[in-house]
Amino acid sequence: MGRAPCCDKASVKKGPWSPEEDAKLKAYIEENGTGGNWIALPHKIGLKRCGKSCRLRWLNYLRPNIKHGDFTPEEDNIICNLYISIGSRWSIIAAQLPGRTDNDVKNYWNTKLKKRLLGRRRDPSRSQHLQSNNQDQRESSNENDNSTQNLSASALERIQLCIQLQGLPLPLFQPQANPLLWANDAINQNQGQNLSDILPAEISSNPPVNENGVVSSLDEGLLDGIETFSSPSSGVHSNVNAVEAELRGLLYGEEGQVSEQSYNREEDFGIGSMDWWDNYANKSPVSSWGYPAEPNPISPIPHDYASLYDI
DNA sequence: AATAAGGACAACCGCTTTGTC
DNA sequence: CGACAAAGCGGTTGTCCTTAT
Repeated sequence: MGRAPCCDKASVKKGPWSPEEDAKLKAYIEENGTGGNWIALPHKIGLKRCGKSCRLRWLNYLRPNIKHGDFTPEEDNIICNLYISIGSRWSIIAAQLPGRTDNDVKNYWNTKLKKRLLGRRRDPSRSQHLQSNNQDQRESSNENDNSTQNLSASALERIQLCIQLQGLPLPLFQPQANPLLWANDAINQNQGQNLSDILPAEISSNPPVNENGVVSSLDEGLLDGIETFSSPSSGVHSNVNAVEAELRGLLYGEEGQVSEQSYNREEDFGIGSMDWWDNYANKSPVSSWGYPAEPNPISPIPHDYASLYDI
């Protein structure tokens, strides 16, 4: 027994939309709205299309204020930062880019950005040097090797990206650098397991576990931990700006222009920088989780982060 | 000029989530 | 509270266009 089809596949047209079909759909929705029922809509206007297909065509192409064409460097940066942080949540990423659709962002990532980032290779000697300067973090990363076996493909891709970005061990994905996101991933993929088995000691010392020691959801203890690890004095914070610089280098061919010193420096790269990270670090994630009512339109901060992570 | 290969984008598919009764 | 329908979402596929040979 499979799932019932949403429409009669035999009687609906598939493939590219004609200008006439576009015009029909656009005219109807502009005048009447969707009526809250996409399935019924094609019948109302005499389109031999599946309701889902109509919805997609409207959302991705016909809807007003849709931006087509080249992505700006700022948009590139937002997409990369968010992808590394939250993975392939395209709708969330697209929500931070006015006029862009999730499909657009997804296609752009898969066809261009990912290749630009992963297709470039770093100087191995430099990576080695950087890693030797971060012995402790590398060891910490090795301790997490087993846990990566359970990660999703997109998570693994993120790890690969982080490795690609610099020799530092997973700066953005590492729990110290982004414990909330790490913990959320780990919890999602290990429901019912003991926290100490899936999270590093730093995080599990502030465990989001219930009285039985079972992972439930992020709680205040973990958030306190996040606040601690996110603070500029933790030393991890300064590396984030270095990652940002590296990202820019990979994206726009400035590879090698980032000095090694910058890995331990606080820098401001202006628009598209990790300002959003400062928001996490300088505001308490617990007490200041709410974001401004009118956020910066290019801010990469998901406005509904709190609901996203069920905290 | 012909054609194969690769890239870019649109559209589809099916699973998950959400809303309604 | 459970069942069902609709919408949302992300992965995948199909098609068209461009570039290389």
